[in-house]
Amino acid sequence: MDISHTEENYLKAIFKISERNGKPASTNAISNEMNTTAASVTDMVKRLSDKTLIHYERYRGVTLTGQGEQIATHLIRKHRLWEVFLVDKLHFSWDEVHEIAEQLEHIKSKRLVERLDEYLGFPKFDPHGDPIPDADGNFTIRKQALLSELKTGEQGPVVGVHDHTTAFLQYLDRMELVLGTTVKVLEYFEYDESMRVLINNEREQLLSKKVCQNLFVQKQ
Amino acid sequence: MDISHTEENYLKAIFKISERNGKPASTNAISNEMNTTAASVTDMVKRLSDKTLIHYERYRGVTLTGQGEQIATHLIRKHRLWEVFLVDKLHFSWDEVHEIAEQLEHIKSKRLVERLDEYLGFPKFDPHGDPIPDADGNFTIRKQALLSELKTGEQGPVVGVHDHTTAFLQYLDRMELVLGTTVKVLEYFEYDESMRVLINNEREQLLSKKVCQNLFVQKQ
DNA sequence: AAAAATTTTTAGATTAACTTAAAAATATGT
DNA sequence: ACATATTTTTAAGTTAATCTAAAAATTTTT
Ligand SMILES: [Mn+2]
Ligand SMILES: [Mn+2]
Ligand SMILES: [Mn+2]
Ligand SMILES: [Mn+2]
Repeated sequence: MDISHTEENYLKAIFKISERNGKPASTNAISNEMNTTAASVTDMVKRLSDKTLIHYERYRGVTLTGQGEQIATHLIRKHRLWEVFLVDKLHFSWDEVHEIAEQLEHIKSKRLVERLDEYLGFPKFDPHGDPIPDADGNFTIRKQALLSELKTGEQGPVVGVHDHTTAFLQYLDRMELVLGTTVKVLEYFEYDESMRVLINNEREQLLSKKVCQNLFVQKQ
Repeated sequence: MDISHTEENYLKAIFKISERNGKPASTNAISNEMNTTAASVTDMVKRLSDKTLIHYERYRGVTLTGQGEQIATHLIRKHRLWEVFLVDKLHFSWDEVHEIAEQLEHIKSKRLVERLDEYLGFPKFDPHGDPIPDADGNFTIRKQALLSELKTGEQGPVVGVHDHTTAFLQYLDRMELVLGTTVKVLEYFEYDESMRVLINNEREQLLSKKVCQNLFVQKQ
């Protein structure tokens, strides 16, 4: 049984939605994620169900079967490994790689992924700090919190972003707030929920509520 | 105007056929190259003609327009660069890369190809000795001849293969007749058109007609 | 518990890419 | 030149993936 480019994208969308919400993916949530109509989703969802890649009950949303989840996590694995390749080897910046990886993740070759993984030194996280699942689909779990959740005096290295938009990534580059930078909360302003932080024990910086709510910092 | 994966493959097929025969590609030649029916080709050829990617006249075959040729050579450029990547960086052998490159050649990103080219050190030939066109579609031309065309006493380095099948490539690996190996014709047997050759000025080897007709050697 | 709002499904169409079978055009052999 | 063979095109139909509009089911509000 072979699976199309489009079917793969649906499975990945369903995985992401379920992961975010912890419940079955609704038709509307999928149509929104895929930029299609609800009718198209119903159509596709029936086909994926026939292929036993998802569990589907009318009006009840969908969840992935073991097989479906395996395909979804493998896609995410490929996507993130290719992003590492693009940044580490071809020197793209972290805001340029997602679109290209969206294409590369569909390349089918058992051996290519494993060779690429080895070539990259078996990375555990992608350029945005997102975990790269292993060949069995297991994600490395890391203790992390949004910067906005830290209390005054707490600190930790930046390990990821919640917002993956080009605008945010470029903003972080401008502020020199790349992954690995240490951030310590010096002061919290209740008025606008902004923070004054110490970066790399060197310089102080004022960060807006929006920025603080989109930066992951390692805990402990 | 965007162009599908399938349309790209048709353009590449037409380019290859025209290159081989020096005349317009016939419907049957295309259907053969693409593993489809003649009817499918006629269908597609009309669409490509509407997009001004080919010149087409009923019963007269097709040729590429400038635009069509540009797409075809760019595809070949990408295919061959990815093959170099797979062999040089991921250590695949030359008989394993074609299928993967068939997929990778369709990845669309202006910058990716140029970064890859640079990363690989601007190679002029792929792992099978085929020339890699530059960004403008120009191929490096090399003086070469089939081993079968050499006369007794003549010699040169192996620079390419005519037959690209896995079977032939693996046979050459077994014989240690990789690209760069020097071959000198010691004796020609009219009986079965085989040759006795000297490899790397070290060892003698008997090569069949079929092998000699599929190995390119640099001339002069 | 009805009414209203929202979500989801069904129905009917479209487009790309393909197929088979038959018709038309071109090429070949005597 | 004409019959035969081959190639190419047309006609008609299929499948995947999409759409819009309308109907049905579910959820929320009053
Ligand atoms: Mn990404
Ligand atoms: Mn990422
Ligand atoms: Mn190839
Ligand atoms: Mn090649």
